[in-house]
Amino acid sequence: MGAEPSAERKRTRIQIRNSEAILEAALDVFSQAGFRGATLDQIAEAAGLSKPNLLYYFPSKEAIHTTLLAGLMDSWLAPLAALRADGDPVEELLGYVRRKLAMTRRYPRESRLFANEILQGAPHIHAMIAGELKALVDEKAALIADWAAQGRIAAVDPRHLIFSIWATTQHYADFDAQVRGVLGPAEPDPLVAAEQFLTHLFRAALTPPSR
Amino acid sequence: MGAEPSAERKRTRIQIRNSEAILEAALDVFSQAGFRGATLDQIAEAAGLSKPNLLYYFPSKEAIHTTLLAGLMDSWLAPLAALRADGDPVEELLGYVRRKLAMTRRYPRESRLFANEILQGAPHIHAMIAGELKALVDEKAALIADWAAQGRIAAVDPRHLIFSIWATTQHYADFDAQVRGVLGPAEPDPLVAAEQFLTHLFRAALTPPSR
DNA sequence: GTCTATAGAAGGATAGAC
DNA sequence: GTCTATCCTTCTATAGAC
Repeated sequence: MGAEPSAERKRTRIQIRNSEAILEAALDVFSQAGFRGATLDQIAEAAGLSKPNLLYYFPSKEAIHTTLLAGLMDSWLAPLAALRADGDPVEELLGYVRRKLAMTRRYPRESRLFANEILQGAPHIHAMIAGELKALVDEKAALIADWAAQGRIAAVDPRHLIFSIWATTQHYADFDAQVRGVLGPAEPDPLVAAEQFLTHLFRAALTPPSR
Repeated sequence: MGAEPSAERKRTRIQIRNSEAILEAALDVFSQAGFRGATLDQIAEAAGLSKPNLLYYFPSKEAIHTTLLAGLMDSWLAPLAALRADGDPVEELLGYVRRKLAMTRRYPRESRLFANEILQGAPHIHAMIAGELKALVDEKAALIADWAAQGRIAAVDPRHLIFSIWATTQHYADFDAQVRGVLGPAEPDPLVAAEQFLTHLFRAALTPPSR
């Protein structure tokens, strides 16, 4: 806790460029092999640097991993954070489903990085889950509960609704190998059919019975 | 490929006992740390054997892993295999959801073992996914498509329905760390509320519009 | 069948020249 | 800032006594 405002110090262009190349390469490798399965050799090769040079930019393998996770956190929470109280509740929640699915499509490596981490018991992000993430879920769950109490959506458990949205959307990134294997090589883009199905699934479950 | 009918040879009681202790310990360790993250030391300690003794029963770390996966395959597919053509289609599918959720409750380690494997690209079970699993899904998807064509369930994509059932039920085992962190320490058993929510979710999505 | 000891390889991290 | 060389630990697997 020195005088520096953060871990980000003044850096030259080349330092910024190399740091970003390392994080990009590390995302590739960590998301595919997990933390223990990834090696500095693989990351160094993917980044086009030597192994010692990697450790000139980051003090350790763990530091690279931690930097990655922390840097991705905000954008990972953005789709849920964007859930608004105004507008039609059912459409608002379906919009969340679509935003989350768009994340899966665009950032499958990030999804697998988090999946690996949580699957191993979330050793590096325990605090964030029980803190930042829980707070966000609590806030949005209260909003959803309000909607349900007003009869504007069906009576559902808000937290398990959120879990099911996470599970169904991230499935297409995290279990991609299984999805592709089961659908076969002919299938072009599973996410198109997935969006249609999930829209039906959650619209049917959320539409209140009275209308 | 010798004259032996399979890898299972004649074995004494103590051999059977030790083999099972190793597989039980390996399930613990592999499911928590993944293949690369697990070490023979951990497995040996959990099994109450020495490391060389482990390798007396199995030729390699990989052999333990492969034996585990292969041995669990049938029981893992059982809930879907039990989907029957007779009875009410909606209730039949809800029964599948409940059976799958019961697997999650009873066999969370098995769920995480498979999740780890698929997350890393399913290197050891590629063939099984594109073969046995795909065949089973194709068969049951055809049954579900028939139900939909007859208007006995809503018109849904059968394969993505199956994916969503896998995703939502296994989520409570694979992402247990996140579920517990978000719900907080007070929550006793997330799976009770989960079963209620998922029953509503899939009943609403599957019930045909006309009745 | 089970152990101690150890070989051999891989991986994270550091030293020090340039 | 980047490299070569290397240290040291960890890990899989084997050798060989009992």
